[in-house]
Amino acid sequence: MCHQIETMDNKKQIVEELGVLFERFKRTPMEGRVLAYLLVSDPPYQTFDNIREFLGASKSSVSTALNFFQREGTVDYKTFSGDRKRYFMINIYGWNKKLIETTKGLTTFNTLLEKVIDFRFRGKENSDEFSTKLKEVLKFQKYINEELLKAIERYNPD
Amino acid sequence: MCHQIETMDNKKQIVEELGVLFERFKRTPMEGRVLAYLLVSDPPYQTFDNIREFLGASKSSVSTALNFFQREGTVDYKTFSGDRKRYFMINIYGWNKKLIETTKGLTTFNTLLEKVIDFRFRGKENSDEFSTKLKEVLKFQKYINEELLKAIERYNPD
DNA sequence: AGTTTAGTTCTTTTTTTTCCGAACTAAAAA
DNA sequence: TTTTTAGTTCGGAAAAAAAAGAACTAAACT
Repeated sequence: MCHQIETMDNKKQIVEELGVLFERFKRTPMEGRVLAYLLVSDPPYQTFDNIREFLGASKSSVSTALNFFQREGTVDYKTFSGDRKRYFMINIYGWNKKLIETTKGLTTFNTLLEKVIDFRFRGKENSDEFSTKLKEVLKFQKYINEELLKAIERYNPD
Repeated sequence: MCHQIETMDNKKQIVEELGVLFERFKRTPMEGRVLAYLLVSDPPYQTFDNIREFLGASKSSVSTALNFFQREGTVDYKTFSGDRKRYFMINIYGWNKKLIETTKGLTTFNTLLEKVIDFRFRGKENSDEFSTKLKEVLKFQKYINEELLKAIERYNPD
């Protein structure tokens, strides 16, 4: 029982810690904690109420967070016959897909830079020093993007 | 004069647009706008007051944003003798450095995942299905990270 | 030395985000 | 059919983040 409590505290601690780390990825603290809990919980599928209780959060917050992840495709649930509860769990497949997308998503930045360069060339026709340098940055970013795509392809040829 | 105004409006529009895009990279709207302005302004170096006026913002906001970028190494200023104003401009070298760092910084995520996996293995010794899958995700991420480092090296061998 | 200018820093106000509670819905159980 | 359970939705309070304002500093100019 003492062991049980200690384990619980460990878990709370790591959930809190991971939660904070997840916030870096544009998520709310609550969402971070939910995901963290599903990552460390044993078994990896947990009921709505387990999650709520473990985190000491309100139903609405948990619901909102879970819906966010479900729409995003990173969390799923399964059911067991004769039990009306849903068992929420991380969808590894969806998660990995999301990661790959994010990795590829340097593209956002390239688009942005292209816009800037385009703009700088409208009006005057002779390229200034600064614009030239921006072009070099863009070239590098495009190269990295290319290599990344190739690397992903190489690992996971389908 | 009409042309002048139109150009100005175009610039305001693209600055606003770029500003929003920059927010995705964990910056405040104000910071986004300052950077955007320095990217499209001609010449690419501008005084504090130009920036303030163009953006219609307060001195403190502009100052805070500029200081943020300067500490980060992405914005610099130069001076001209006989003129006490500073001319702020994007430091392309620092900017590119920052980009490379960010690109390399998938590491944060790997660290996080490693922590999770470690935690799941403390306590029970037989690996469950979920933990095994997490390990695969980690392996993939590490591979990507490796390839990225190699690609950067290849492009920029120094 | 005294003034002006360029930018900073600290406090306050405004805006946005996050979270909770309470009322609600839909499906299952009784 | 009524009740219970599992989760959702909506409105508002609390907390956090962003921007503004105003008093301040340091260097440059007189």
